[in-house]
Amino acid sequence: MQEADRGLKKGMAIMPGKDQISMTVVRRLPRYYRFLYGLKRDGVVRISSRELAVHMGLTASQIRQDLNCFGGFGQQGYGYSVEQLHAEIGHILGVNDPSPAVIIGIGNMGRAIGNYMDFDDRGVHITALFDYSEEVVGQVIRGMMVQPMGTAADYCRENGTKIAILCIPTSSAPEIVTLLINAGVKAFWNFTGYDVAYHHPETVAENVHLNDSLMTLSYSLRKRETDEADAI
Amino acid sequence: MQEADRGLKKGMAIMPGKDQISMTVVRRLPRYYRFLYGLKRDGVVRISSRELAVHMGLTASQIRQDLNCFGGFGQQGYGYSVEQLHAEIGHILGVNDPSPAVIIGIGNMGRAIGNYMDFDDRGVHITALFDYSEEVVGQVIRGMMVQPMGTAADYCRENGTKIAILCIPTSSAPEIVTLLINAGVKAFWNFTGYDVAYHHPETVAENVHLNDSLMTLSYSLRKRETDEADAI
DNA sequence: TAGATTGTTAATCGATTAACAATC
DNA sequence: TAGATTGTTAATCGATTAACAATC
Repeated sequence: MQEADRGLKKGMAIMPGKDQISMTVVRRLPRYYRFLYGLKRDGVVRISSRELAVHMGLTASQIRQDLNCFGGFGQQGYGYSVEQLHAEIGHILGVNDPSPAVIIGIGNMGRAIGNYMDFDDRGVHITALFDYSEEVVGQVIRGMMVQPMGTAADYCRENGTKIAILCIPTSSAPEIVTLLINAGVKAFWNFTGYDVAYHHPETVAENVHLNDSLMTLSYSLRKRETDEADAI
Repeated sequence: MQEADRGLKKGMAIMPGKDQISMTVVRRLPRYYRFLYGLKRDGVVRISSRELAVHMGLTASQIRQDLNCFGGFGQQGYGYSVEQLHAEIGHILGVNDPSPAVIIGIGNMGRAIGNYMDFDDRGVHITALFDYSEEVVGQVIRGMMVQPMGTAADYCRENGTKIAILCIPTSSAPEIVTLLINAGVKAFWNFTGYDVAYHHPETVAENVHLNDSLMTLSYSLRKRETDEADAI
């Protein structure tokens, strides 16, 4: 008697050759990529899993396991070519082939994201911005004019946009997400509290829950201080 | 022969009663908190782990395990009191007793964070803002005047500030972090690429790696599309 | 009391670490 | 060749799920 049936999950889409890479591993790739970029910039040519582990605070085993999910990038007795490994991981992450994306909501967060991020180096290319407010519509950010929210779904449909970045209040999210999905959007970078993945499991969603992250920090600090007080 | 000695980790600070709560569990608490708030607002009085599981896309077992790390908040045959559970988790997260914090760097991100977040409901209270730029110093955000970065460490020392929110470029992070730690700062909410936890393991750090998050989304979308193409 | 649901122990699953044969 | 280091298999560890006795 299973307690909750979460529907398809386990063997969905069992591919022929390469089997499913766990998200645990995928989430470490950007960090490898970042680190290898630094080594490359500093002129380091080769590195062993052991050295990399020391620098990154991981174990050499883990690094070898992670990289081997995607193929044998190393050479026995030598290690890994920094340049090649950097390029391979970049390729896996798709940084050379950016997908077009739109920002939904140009409040403080949308504006910060729009101005601050180096999107093109991350596999994403911003093509349009949308907002509800008449005051914001028409403003120019990064050379792009903010367009009325009502036109967002049509824009995505006409341009085949696959990624939407949600920087709207949580309460506005359910409606616009449905419209966007109907217009062909497949992936959401979600800054709202709305659980896109739960309500639309057919899409890809990556959440940035800043409130949750801050509360975790708050917990950890209190915990640390309590433990220190107890230890005396 | 261990491959990399990551120093203390396992049995550090073995407390008498309550044993170490895993971060996996802690990171779920804000989501429970958020969800229970919604239920409370909607007038729901009691809820079973099974109902909660269905609504949140978890298993009832997991919810009961998680909550039992902190004590028996439920009642057999009845379930959990929404109001009580919400209050208990809020208490665990320390939302009633906010810690003072400063924002280091008032660029796009610092400004967005400063304007957008409901800090006081998350256990954190912003008391000061700092920036390097002369243009930014003196600006008023949320009723607070931005102060020169050179005064940040002294401010924290004098006011006993324990939390710093890092919204500066990665390259500026190492220096200011050291200054802040020397001034008594214990916790960092880190928006930079600098690995605070690695370089200063004695502190508490919570990272928000927006670039990494975006790259993960980019990977997942490509993966999804490739799988769908292969499946045809 | 009977039904429901927790708290908790046991079983399973997945991720990390260790070990080592293959090989550069 | 000898030394180094990978790729990969086996062992361990931790987190999730299942099961069920306790109890409201």
